[in-house]
Amino acid sequence: MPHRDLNYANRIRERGYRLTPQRELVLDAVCEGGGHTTFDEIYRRVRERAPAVNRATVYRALDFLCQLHLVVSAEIAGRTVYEIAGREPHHHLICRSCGRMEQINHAAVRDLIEHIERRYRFRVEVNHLVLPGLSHRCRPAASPSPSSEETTRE
Amino acid sequence: MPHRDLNYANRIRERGYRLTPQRELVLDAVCEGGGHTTFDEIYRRVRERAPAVNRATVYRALDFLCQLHLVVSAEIAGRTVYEIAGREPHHHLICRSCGRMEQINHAAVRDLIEHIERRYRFRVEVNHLVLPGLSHRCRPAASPSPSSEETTRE
DNA sequence: TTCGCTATTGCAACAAGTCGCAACAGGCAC
DNA sequence: GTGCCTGTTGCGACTTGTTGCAATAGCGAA
Repeated sequence: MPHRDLNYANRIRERGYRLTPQRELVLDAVCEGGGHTTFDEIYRRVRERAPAVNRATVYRALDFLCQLHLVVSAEIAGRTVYEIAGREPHHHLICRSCGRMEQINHAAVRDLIEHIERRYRFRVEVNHLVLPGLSHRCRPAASPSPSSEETTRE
Repeated sequence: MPHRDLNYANRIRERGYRLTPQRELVLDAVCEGGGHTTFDEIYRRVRERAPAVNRATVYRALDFLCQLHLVVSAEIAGRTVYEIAGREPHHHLICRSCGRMEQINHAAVRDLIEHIERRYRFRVEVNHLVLPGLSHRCRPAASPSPSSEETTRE
């Protein structure tokens, strides 16, 4: 349970918020997911241990944990996924044809971010960028020309 | 009506799809929006002219037009917005504090995309990237340190 | 340990978006 | 112009996510 290291209880309490069993359960569930955990998965895990916990509560707990940066979220293929924060920011490439996901490290994106920060005086806050496209495996099959719509939906 | 130039009728028919009044209305509505048009706005415009058109139909038409790259969509502040395709790809910075949106041109992002394409052999397909963060105006006010959660939600 | 303030929860209603299916209609063949 | 095939629509039900509010329960103070 890597989040035990995060000293999350103090991080919650020292801001005047409350540590509740529901929030702990949600944090545990996100953690057990090991990364890119969907709401359904989190909700299922929470309900296994506490069937009375409400859907809205889980949504609110996730929101809350994201605000405290204990959890980070990302949009992948139109669905929000969650994972425990604290790692180096990382990003993903998602192939719209085969759906395969490849992780890219932050260094690749850092240049862009630094460029934008200098040029536009805007601090970019992305720790989980998701870029859609076509992997090299799918490129010959899934229409290399720009008129390549009918394949899988992105 | 810039989309009249797009020869959209042929682009639809030559793929074996059908040109319907509903699809034309949706295309018109997106076009009149002039960029970053929300579903509500599009639906409203369509209904003004054809009150019988169903919500689901508008969703499906937008989906369809996006697949054909006649329309592009983007996620802005959790809402999907639409605009007529065909312009130079452009991107946005959105301030999580004041909500202000700044357009950045494609050149700023091109380096990143080219780097990723070379290194990961992955063709990135983004024509509308949205990067959240903090504008320079809001930086002093909205907590420069990393422990800056309680401000506006992103 | 008990009390009280108020953050948090559960509930139910709502809003937004999706899906299956029967009916309809675009457009090709004749 | 007519008929047919099948892509598309409208409808209603469903799923997913959000919100307001009364009841509950953390947790600091005494």
